[in-house]
Amino acid sequence: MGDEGAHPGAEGTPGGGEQLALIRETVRKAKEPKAKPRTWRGAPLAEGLPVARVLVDKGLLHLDQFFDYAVPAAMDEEARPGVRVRVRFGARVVKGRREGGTLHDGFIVERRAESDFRGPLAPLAQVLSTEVVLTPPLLKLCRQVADRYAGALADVVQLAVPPRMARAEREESPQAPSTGGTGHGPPEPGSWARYATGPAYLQALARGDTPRAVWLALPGPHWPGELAAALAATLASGRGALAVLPDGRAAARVDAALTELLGEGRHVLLTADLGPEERYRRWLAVSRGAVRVVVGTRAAMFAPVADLGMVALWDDGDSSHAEPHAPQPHARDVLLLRAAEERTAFLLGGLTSTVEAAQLVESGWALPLAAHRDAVRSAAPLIRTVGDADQARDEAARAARLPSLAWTVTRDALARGPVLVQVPRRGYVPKLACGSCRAPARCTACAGPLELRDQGGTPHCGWCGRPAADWHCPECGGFRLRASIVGARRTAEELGRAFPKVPVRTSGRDAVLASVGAAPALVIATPGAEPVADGGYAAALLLDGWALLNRPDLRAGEEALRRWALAAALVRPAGEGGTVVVLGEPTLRPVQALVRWDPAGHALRELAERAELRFPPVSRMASVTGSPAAVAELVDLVRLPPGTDQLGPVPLPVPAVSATRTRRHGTPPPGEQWERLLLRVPPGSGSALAAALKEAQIARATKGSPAPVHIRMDPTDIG
DNA sequence: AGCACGCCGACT
DNA sequence: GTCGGCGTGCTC
Repeated sequence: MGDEGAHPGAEGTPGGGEQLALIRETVRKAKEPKAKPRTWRGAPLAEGLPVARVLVDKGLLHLDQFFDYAVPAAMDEEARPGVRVRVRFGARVVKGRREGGTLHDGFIVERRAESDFRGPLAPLAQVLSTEVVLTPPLLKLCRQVADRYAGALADVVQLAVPPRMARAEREESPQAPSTGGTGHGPPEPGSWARYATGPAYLQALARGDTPRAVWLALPGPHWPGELAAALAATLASGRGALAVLPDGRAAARVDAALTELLGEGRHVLLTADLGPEERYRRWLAVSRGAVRVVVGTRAAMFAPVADLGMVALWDDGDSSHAEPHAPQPHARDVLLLRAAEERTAFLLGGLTSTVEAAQLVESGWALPLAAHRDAVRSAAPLIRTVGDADQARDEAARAARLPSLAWTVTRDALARGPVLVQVPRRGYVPKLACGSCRAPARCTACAGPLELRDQGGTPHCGWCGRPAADWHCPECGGFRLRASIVGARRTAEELGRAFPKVPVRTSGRDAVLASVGAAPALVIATPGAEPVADGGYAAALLLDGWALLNRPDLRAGEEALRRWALAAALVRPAGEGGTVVVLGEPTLRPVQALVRWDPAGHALRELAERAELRFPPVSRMASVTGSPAAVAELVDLVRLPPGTDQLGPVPLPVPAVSATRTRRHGTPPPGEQWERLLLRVPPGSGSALAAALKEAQIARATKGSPAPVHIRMDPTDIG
């Protein structure tokens, strides 16, 4: 039957047009008991439910709807809801005959007795596979995500259902060993006993309850085992469980811990580095219900776990939890939707807390799952700070740029084990500031940040590329520049020279080390790429302090604390001599929170501030970007919910013409001036805002407005 | 998005 | 009289 769609010549069958016209009628008569056998071009149509409602896999926003197709009798059996099909779409009817139209992939979402489309139905071209992949609950989840983000259903389905791999589909999925037998009861509390309500949380999971918690994990190596224990406890209750982690390394650690608890074959690891075929094989094992526990990275957030009992997310502040593809759903939101819709337990864990996590606790939706204060003291390293005043007094620092405290701590620690040095990302002194007042040095033409590419060279603008040879500070008149970020390479060089007998190892963007041994070594790493040290680091230097804090970002403080805590958590506890030196003003809120190891308090204060300023997540926001005319047109069309604030529009920075990197979604083409408008609604009106924006976007597209407008819910990069 | 139908200017 | 401009509207 596959040939049929491939040969338009077949349309010329005598009487074809007439019979085509019959389809509508026959379909309408589907329920009549004595209807003649329905046909399409002489071939019979399916008897019982001759209509298939299809999600066509092209995410054009204004086509965010289902289309009905006639089901040929030969496909009746296979054309079940949830299978992949191929349909002809976009054809035109000329003199009763269907012409043109291209083949598209899609999914059957429903079989029906009749269609409400007043017109002849085209037949399904092909059932691609009998595998049911878009199940009703998965479809419902995708619909909710699409609505929440003012996006198209087909876009979300593309994120949720991996591409088909025929070979993996042909194989049977090995059934996970059933519970019992080898004595897998509810797991022991183990290190969960360090948390006030830890054992109770685990028991609640094991007996089938749905507890919801925000878990502030203690620094140290135990969190993967604790997360695994929560998954195992849920499985012990006879339910499935899902954990989403920010990267493959973290997922692998939980995977290993889970294998230790459950043995082989009872859970799957779903990460991108498996390759498409193996990933699809494992996804199928989940979709078919053969395996019910999933540990994975971002895309696993949609994993169709049967009888889901718990969803868990680790380190929701990590930016990789935000899906980069339209409509850019965040794993935290997707899992929150699942927890509500599928009535599951919820566990949001991390070393620190985002404001969103704090809000879940503040609203009473989730309970805090925190350690006893003395457990925190015995797990955390000693934190010492080096502020500007210290550095100014410090003669050695001026010469070597490494403060003497950092130098002595490093020297002492290297006698006992490895030392971690956390340096800012990217190259060699990338950004510059005024040498006397420290105001960021900006380009006089476009206000972009000045950068130094080679040692001793002329600074250039990072946006427009213009050289700034005779720069002087507009704030204080100073004319000397200083590096505001010290690059990894330079720091590594200096430390290597300071401790010539110690091996220097680096871990960064292009070469990430998973772990290092217990022997003394200097480990230079960028944030997020810190290797785990066998037995813990003896010390850590956090050198990127004010580089992180100076960013004009709502989350700068939260993010700085998060990165510091990630590194500090790899250091031995204070009782074993573990010491962390952070370069940052001790009066700053995130620095204080690190010193006291009080991430919950930090998040609560940030949340209070956001509420006061009516910033997200207390209010919900959307950004609308595009050419001034396009933004204005959308604003004209949109019916905003009551209480909406319009902020802006403001002109967007023009991207560097020299930028050879691929242009990101939602950024203007080179040389075009775009605007961004922010829309802010009071708490509770977020979904109304999303719906209104989607409606306006559809109206615009239907009008055929060519200039694109990008809509983004909960934008993160709004400075 | 494609793609075809539709109603107004310069050519054989 | 015809070829063709891309404005408008539809796609099961």
